[in-house]
Amino acid sequence: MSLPHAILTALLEKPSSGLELTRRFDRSIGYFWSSTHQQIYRELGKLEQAGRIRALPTAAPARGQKKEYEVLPAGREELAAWVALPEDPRPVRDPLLLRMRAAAVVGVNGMGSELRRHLALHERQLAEYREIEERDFTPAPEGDADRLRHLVLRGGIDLETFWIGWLTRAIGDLED
Amino acid sequence: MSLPHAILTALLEKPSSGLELTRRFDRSIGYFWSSTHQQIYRELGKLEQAGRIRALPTAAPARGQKKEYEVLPAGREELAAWVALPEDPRPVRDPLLLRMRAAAVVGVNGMGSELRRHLALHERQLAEYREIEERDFTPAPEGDADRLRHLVLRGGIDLETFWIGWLTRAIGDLED
DNA sequence: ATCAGCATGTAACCAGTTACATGATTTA
DNA sequence: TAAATCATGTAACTGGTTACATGCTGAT
Repeated sequence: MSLPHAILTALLEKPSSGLELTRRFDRSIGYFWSSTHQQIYRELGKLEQAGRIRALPTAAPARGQKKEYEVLPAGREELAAWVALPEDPRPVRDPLLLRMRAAAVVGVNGMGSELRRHLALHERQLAEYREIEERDFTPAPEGDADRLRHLVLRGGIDLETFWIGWLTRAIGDLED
Repeated sequence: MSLPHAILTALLEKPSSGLELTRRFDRSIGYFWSSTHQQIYRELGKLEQAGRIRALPTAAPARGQKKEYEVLPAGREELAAWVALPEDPRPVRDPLLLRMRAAAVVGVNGMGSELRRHLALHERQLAEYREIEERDFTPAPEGDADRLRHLVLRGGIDLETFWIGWLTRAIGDLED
């Protein structure tokens, strides 16, 4: 049940249309909760139905016409309640680690090049995060909100760093 | 499409019944691809239908009666083909990072205690991994298969270590 | 004979993915 | 006026979750 809350967060940061949201999910919020435009439109419909958001009155409600949404008080309350709710970390589900485990049984076919490919992808992602850090969080921010957003970004950076470290070690190990 | 391959891997390591598989998913394989018994039974049915596995002839096919499966050659080939297939890392989808981002907008309600709770959970998981490492991979294994399984476990250890590091920093930051 | 626990399943639902449809606006 | 692209959607499907149903086996 996280997508609606991701959308509420994004809309609180800035009222947007469905497509604008989609684009922002490809950049900032989406780094931690990815989604597609189909899912976003569906969820926007539900949120509007439930009285958590509303279409800005200026926008015409026709197909093909831009429709901007903003968060209503009920939506903000809902989001605040969700933030306070305890929720366990989800069990890991990682296809690459699983594949490696399978490779222990059926042989390490194309694993070497696959690991190098993943390494390159994670290095690219890390570089992107570092650019954002440089641009938005240097020097270190003062306000609470930006400090938190910086922490989230650090999470992304640390996660990519973990992958790069593990993949580098794995590639070395495989080559023996 | 990873669950069937997780099951094939587990069955190649050791032929099992549905419930035995479920238990092993709560321990080893499930650390990297979690699943429930309902899903496992459903998938076992499909795999049998598709001729990738078969019930051991000894077992009676009645409800409530234990039914053991083994992997057929077609299943092993399928698994080997899957291992060789390139597959991009999935986009991150992490509720805690998302919640932190939401907290930047609506305030850090119960986040402090929640972060400490997660920290404890990750520390417990790390301890469990270290026990397994001690028991199964000390001294460092010689065989290829066990070296790969050790690598996978290292993945788990490094991932938990990342979380512990990030959570510790986040808790410190919040307290200022 | 009953009950606890082992073991296998069914059904309904929900979230996410993939493929496709349609209208509006801009530009060549 | 045709094509590109912006923008909003529908439909069908798949994988995963939650809740429940049923049969067998061994202990008291």
